[in-house]
Amino acid sequence: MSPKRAEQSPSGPGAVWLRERRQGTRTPALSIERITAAAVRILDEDGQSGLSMRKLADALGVHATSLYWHVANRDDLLDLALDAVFGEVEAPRKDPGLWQADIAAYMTGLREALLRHPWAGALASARPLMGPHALDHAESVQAALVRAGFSGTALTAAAAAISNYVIGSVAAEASWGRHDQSTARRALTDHVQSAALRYPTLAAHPPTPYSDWQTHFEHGMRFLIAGLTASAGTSG
Amino acid sequence: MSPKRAEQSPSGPGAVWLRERRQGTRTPALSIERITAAAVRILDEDGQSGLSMRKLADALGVHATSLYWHVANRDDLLDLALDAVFGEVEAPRKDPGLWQADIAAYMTGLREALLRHPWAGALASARPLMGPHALDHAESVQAALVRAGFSGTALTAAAAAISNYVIGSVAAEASWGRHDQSTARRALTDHVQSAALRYPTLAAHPPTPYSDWQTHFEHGMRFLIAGLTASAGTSG
DNA sequence: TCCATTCTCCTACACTGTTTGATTAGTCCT
DNA sequence: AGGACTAATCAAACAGTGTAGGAGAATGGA
Repeated sequence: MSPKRAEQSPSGPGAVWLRERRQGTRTPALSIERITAAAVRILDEDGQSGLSMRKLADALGVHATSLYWHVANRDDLLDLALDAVFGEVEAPRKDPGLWQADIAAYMTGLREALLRHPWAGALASARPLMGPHALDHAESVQAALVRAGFSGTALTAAAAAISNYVIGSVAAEASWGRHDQSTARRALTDHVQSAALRYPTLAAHPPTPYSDWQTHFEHGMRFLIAGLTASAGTSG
Repeated sequence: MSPKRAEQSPSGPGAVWLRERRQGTRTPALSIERITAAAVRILDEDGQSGLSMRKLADALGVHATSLYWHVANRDDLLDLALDAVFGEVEAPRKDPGLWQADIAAYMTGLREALLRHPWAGALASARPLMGPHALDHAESVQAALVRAGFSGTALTAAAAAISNYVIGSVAAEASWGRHDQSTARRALTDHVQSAALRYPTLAAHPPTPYSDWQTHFEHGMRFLIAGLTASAGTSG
């Protein structure tokens, strides 16, 4: 890795999508779309650390350095791939219903899309979300919240809470799922049981099977939406 | 003579803390504590990608491969450093008060500790939390929730929601904070404004300054706790 | 003393992201 | 038609990465 590279900093004046797209007359072998699609495929198969410029270039029948014409660096690649996942979420209908239902539908839809790509949760936690699809999400969520009566700081806070909860949950679920369940987790629960003095509550109330992530997610989602409902309209 | 200690190499099944600690008679130059402390220091200074085995070894006055006696790989290092950050959170008092207040205090305390180390949020999202300090947290949170009347699935879900919300928020805040505010973010808001047709709500309700993360966090926290309060005791 | 064990060091490998400059291939202007 | 221009790809090289395998030194017990 090159020395002194600022951590995760886009090299241009902004994110990938805000930079002018390089295109000319010649029909190119590469395009941002093809690159993004291939990156997603590799990420799905080999995970975040399995995506290298050379491997990606190979998959595209091209040499590694050619990618740098379309993309500033590896981080750009990750941004593009992540926003592509956001693009998988079905757009909320323009004909909106009860705002609580819309929010809930959005949250479960986003969760499912992110879970389809196990690398996406950690990435969404680690990088700011400013791709076009992510902005579409923000737009529709805020629209629903405005309908609910939110405004000002409470509006921003509510939108952030929704997004953060979903992404945090998915990241946690994916990170646990990446680990071997039969060994690591068993070792952990055994440890908790044998240290019941230190963890009395954990030992007395063993967590319901972690495999039931969806139930937990929906539970927490209901907690959050209930809280939002209680303070809708009373904001400033 | 080939050493037959291959079976007790630190790359056993499970997380670092569950593996037997290698220690002998000789007073070692290295220890997990020293390694962890140095790792945290480097992470604080140079971020996650700035922590390399060689740099860490240098900081400890030792050669890179020596680290592998105490630690299986780089991921172990990150796990240790992350749990050290969790250890910075002041333990909730044993003499508990209103459970809502205890939960709120825990959440803000955890947030502050994680924010002190900008790399921690992304890491906590990406890796399962099973270090001793993380377990201490889980224990005290669940204890408060049990007092509140939660049990079974709702208990697990509530604990997960709390943790996921805090970690998700901190990760988002840290990821935005890592980026240059005066260029990238301005480019983004300009983009939203110029595309007001596509983002009518975002353009009409521009987010309150992102710099006010704490207010947003506390807002969302109140949403969540309100929701928890509403369904406390009504669980199965 | 000898041995066994714990720990540190040395060498080496395959691989990484990225920079610099050369080389192609197509379009536009004359 | 022939240059000029430029977009796009390629080639070579650099500095650095995580980590495996084994050699060597330091210590304690027998």
